Amino acid sequence: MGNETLNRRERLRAETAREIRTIALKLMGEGGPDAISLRAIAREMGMTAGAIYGYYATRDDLVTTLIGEVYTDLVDTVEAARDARPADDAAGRLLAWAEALRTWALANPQGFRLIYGDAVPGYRPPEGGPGALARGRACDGLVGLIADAWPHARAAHRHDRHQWSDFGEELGARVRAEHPGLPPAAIALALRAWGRMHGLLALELYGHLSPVAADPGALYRDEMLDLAGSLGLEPPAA
Amino acid sequence: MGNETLNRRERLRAETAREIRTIALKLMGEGGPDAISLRAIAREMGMTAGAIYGYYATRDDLVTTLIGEVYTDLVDTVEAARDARPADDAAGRLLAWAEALRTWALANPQGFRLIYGDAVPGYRPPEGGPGALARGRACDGLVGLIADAWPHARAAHRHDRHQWSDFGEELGARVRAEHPGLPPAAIALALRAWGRMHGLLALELYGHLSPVAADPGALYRDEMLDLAGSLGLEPPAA
DNA sequence: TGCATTCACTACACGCCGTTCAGTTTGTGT
DNA sequence: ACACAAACTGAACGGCGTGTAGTGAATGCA
Repeated sequence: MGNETLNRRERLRAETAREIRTIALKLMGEGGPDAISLRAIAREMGMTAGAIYGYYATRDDLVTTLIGEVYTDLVDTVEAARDARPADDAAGRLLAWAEALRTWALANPQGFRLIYGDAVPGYRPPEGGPGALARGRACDGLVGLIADAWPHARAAHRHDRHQWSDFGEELGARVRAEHPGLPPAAIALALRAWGRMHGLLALELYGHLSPVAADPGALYRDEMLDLAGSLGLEPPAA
Repeated sequence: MGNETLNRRERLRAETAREIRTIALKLMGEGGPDAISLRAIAREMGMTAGAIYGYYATRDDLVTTLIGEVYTDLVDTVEAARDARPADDAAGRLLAWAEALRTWALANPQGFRLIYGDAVPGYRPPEGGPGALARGRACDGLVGLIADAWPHARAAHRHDRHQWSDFGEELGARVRAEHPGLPPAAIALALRAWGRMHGLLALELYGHLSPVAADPGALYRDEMLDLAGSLGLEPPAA
């Protein structure tokens, strides 16, 4: 029973921590990453700002945790969209991933800013933690998409010049395990594909595209079709 | 003489305004956009924070002005790099622009964040102002690069499906004046090229690439060569 | 059951921030 | 010399992150 009551305290504690995160995400959704203030969260919870320090050592710690959660949600979403396409439809899987990424970003612009902008001034994605994990999954997913296209793409891209040491150790290890025979050049291609998705999206979400382009979505779609084409993937009829 | 003394006051005023901007840029270079605080600027100038309100109505106003200045500096730089190449070397001019963009961004990471991140929470590039002007020049430059490549690129890109109304009115007008005969599809291509430059750069500067790529510069260079190739431009011997 | 400990939380303080405003200084124009 | 306008100060307001001392209740042990 002592165990049970101890669990009870721990349960309450975990619940409070979750409430903090939930309210923080709500505030972020309403006012952007800067609206995540300990005082505002505490106000919303009927608490004092200092009380939060019992759950997170610092505001940045809280934000780091949130980044991990939001990033994980994003990756879950794009992976699900990819997996809704048959495994042999490499083009469809790539385009689904890309389209889901944009859809998610437009639905959660503040989340996108939280992940890819600097929520914390001078913030750098820490080595470990859930953020790094989600980024790893994102990279894995992109490499997977490229791996599926590699039979078609390998001819068009020279795969000398790249070595495993050019890339993150963990990522390289995972890729070698998951895709035996895939050369390191495929990782380079995957990261470049990431850049192509990220570029137009970041420009759009930060308001740099709206003054010059009426339909950023069409631009993005064109770009992704071009990307698929450059990978040797001919999109199916749809 | 009345005129001269009046000029003198105005000169002092302009000088103070410039000092404010200079110190603000210095602080930004040291501590990022968030380090631009009126109090810190005033402290550095031996003034009171309130005094700055005689020069800029609000902190955001000051930051907006700075964005314009920094953006203009960036565009000056990339234009100069482009124009250092002969007019008939379309590939070289494109690559020089892209390389200068990255070099500038790495030398002024905080400036890049100021322009393309959100310095002001929820900040949106205003319609008028020097920021819009610099962005216009950037777009013009990109369209110019595409225009030079258009004879080689037009075959590979379908140029139906895009209309002038898909793009900003001012941009469209300028393009039609500057490049008669160029179809609106070229603007789409230019904006997509912008995205390809911006994507890898933003990922790198916000620290998302460093955990997975040892040499983001090589990645960027590959990407730009691929871009040039997709435009039908074969880079010269170099 | 009684008591000591632990935990969550409050209250307050410190120093930072943007912004406003009444008052003071300073330099100009007549 | 005087009046005036501009430049600037100093203090204040509210908000922020962050510590710290204290309080009260729940917990674990005798």
